[in-house]
Amino acid sequence: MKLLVIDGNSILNRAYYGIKALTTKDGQYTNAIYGFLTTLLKLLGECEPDHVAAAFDLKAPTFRHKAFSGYKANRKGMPAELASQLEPLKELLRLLGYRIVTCEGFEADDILGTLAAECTKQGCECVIATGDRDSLQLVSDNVSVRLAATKFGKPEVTLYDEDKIKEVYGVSPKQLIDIKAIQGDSSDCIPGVAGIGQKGAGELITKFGSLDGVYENLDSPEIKAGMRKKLEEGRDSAYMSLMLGTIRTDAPVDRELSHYSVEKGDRAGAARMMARLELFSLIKKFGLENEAQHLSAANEEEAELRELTVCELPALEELPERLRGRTCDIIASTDEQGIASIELSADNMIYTADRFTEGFESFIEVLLGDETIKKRTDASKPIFAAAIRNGIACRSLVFDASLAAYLLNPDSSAYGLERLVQEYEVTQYRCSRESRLAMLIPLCDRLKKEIDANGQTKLLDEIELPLAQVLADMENTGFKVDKQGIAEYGRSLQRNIDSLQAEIYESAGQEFNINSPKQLGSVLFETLGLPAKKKTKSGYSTNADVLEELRDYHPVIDMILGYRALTKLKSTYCDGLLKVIAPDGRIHSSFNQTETRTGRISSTEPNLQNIPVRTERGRELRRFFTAREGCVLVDADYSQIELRVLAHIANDKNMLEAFSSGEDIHTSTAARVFGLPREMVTPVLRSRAKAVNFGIVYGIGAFSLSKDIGVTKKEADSYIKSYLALYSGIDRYMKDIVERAKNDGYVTTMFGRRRYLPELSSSNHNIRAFGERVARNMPIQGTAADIIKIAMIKVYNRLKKENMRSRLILQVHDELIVEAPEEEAEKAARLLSEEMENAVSLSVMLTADAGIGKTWYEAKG
DNA sequence: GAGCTCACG
DNA sequence: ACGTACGTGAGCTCC
Repeated sequence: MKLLVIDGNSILNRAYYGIKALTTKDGQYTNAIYGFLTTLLKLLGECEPDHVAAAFDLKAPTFRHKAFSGYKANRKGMPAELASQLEPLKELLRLLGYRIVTCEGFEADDILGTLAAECTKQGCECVIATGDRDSLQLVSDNVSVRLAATKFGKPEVTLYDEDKIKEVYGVSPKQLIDIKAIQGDSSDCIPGVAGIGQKGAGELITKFGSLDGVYENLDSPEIKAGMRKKLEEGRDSAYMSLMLGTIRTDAPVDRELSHYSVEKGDRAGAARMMARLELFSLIKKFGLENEAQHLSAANEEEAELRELTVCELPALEELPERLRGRTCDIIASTDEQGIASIELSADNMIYTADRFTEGFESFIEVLLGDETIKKRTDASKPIFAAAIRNGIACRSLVFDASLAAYLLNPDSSAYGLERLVQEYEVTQYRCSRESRLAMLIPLCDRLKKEIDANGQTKLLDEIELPLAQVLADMENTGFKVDKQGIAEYGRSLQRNIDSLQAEIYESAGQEFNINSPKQLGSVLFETLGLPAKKKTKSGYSTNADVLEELRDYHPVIDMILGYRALTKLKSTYCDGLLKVIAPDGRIHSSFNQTETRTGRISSTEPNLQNIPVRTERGRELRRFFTAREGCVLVDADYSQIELRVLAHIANDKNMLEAFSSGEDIHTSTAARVFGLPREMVTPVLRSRAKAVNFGIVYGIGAFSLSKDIGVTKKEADSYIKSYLALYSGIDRYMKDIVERAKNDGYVTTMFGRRRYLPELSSSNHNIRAFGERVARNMPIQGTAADIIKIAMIKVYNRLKKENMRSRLILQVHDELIVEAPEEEAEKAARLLSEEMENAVSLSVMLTADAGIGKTWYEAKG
């Protein structure tokens, strides 16, 4: 038999510090639990024990209570974020079938020692898992230690047996105690002998074998006078340290080893608990998927009432009658052709059909197109998109579980059905056949309730759901590009890159991979000896800020900056875009609606929201984004939407006034902050004021502002102070919003979008400060996102209502692009800026200027 | 797969 | 004392 004894507190502690913060949506910290369990899995895999004991200290001192005096008194207490994970972890371990061992008056260490000793007595193998080297003294021929650490989120385990200890420390396990008795250990409050450290202690024990051996040989010529004096004076301390450093083997714990055999546990309970902790990947890792499937089958009675009956598809002519005026749930699979198959449920009955079913097209046309048939589903965008490809307008799609779940908590990384069912602990319907509808129906019921309770009904019904259709249409339509133009531009870049590369090798005096920050760092800072400024985790930082400061030191720096700019354009934009041009000559990006924590949409494969614009060379790329034959592009962007939103939300008199006067906001900010008449504001002053305006929106710190605009921190600080004195409404808002966020646990936009901020209750200053910046920024960025979403829906509906052939094809956060037939262009431009400006009514005007052009380059400004 | 770098608002 | 602005996505290197 083989017993694994886990030093619970120690492993938990390593896990906590080895994994970045991780919380559930309601703020329960879970990073240490996650790290502990992945470490446990690794240990189980390596050791395959049949018996397991998880030892914990009985009283974990939290950092709020000053640690008790005496032994281990100055060991750092647990931060609250860690302490709160202790009990859930123990509960989870019990559910998984492992025995928890604690002992009044003894530490986890002593439990390890006691159980290891018992194993020795009974001739069993014992593996001790800990993060703490103290336990190495317990190693013997039947006891090994697995030293566990969590590095960058990954568990690491190192085996220490007698040979390994000899190899690393040059002594036997028991002698480690003797060394420590002399050396001491400040973190454990073991004094040792004053003035003798690791080296001295090691030599003494190697020579004389033990602490007793040292003191028996005090007169030995091998001990120098100074050392002898220290040892004489420290004798009592050394022997006390020996006692303190010896792990006890007499803790009164259950020594009947068979009682630690691994039990089956409550697997469903464990799965439920992992789901509640939102540790979904662990459910898989522990092989609990099956248990997770029937999560709440516990509630048998209710389950019986919820049973789905599989039915034949009703004849087409019956369908409208059966479904009109009702709500049904649908799950569809889609492809390039449109809807491939559909599963639908109404009145607890299931119907399925696919495109090979007779009358399928008419069937979906009625189902999706009939306004009186309300539909709920798990993901609406693909259905909207496929319906459009089938030539159908999908109407009355009234609920989308993924969008609802995103609004309830935008922090999650996935909104698939299975995951949501686990997260919300929804009881699935019973069904004789495997069907996702069994999950979808109760999940929609549940999410709908929460949305209503959160006051997010309008946000879902009037913004996110209609937007899904707009995005689907934009994806289908795509953006025409000039493939040959991009290719030729790429070839020209490549020629420049090749010659720059040669010049760089020449100038640096060697060939190396310029794309490798590691190699580049070594060339710049070692071979060429340039002054290294910043460091990253893995070496020298070589980012543009750093290189910029090195420009004057060496001609190669400029070349590298140029090389970086060109290769970025070539690989990300030329090569990247060429790869994703569809057969229709257009790029169909995906617009993701459940990705960002602020409510913005994101764009992928390719990302069309970061096409270069800031430098002329990059902006050239936009000449290849064009309109189809006979069409032009109409582009409009909001002017200063975030600052206007801020002026409105904070109700700041001065900023509202500045906007209503129509002045340039950065110039007027500069004039007021620097106390100058408007004419005296220089470009430099205006750009500083602009940086302050941006900084305010981001939650600002004097340090970063000073770095950004190149003034001293003190100056930056005084800018911020005068800014906030001038815009006192903003000052008040910034203070109030953080206060409110702390009370509520979340912040909201004007339209009820939420973001939870568990960071605000962190005991870590940096994490808390981050939470505060987010609290200040999210309502601004998020409200601006809400507004442009509303504008998009209005533009889409207006174009449709006016029977125009113009199509919305792209959104870039504060910018919309429409592809319009030439004859509609003027009208589309008016319509676009009108709908954008009137999307919502604030106490400050919104302005959006439209431009028209054959290419994106020409249409924008 | 993580880290670095850099493109955008 | 310590680190340092909000929100994204993609390509590259290196382990």
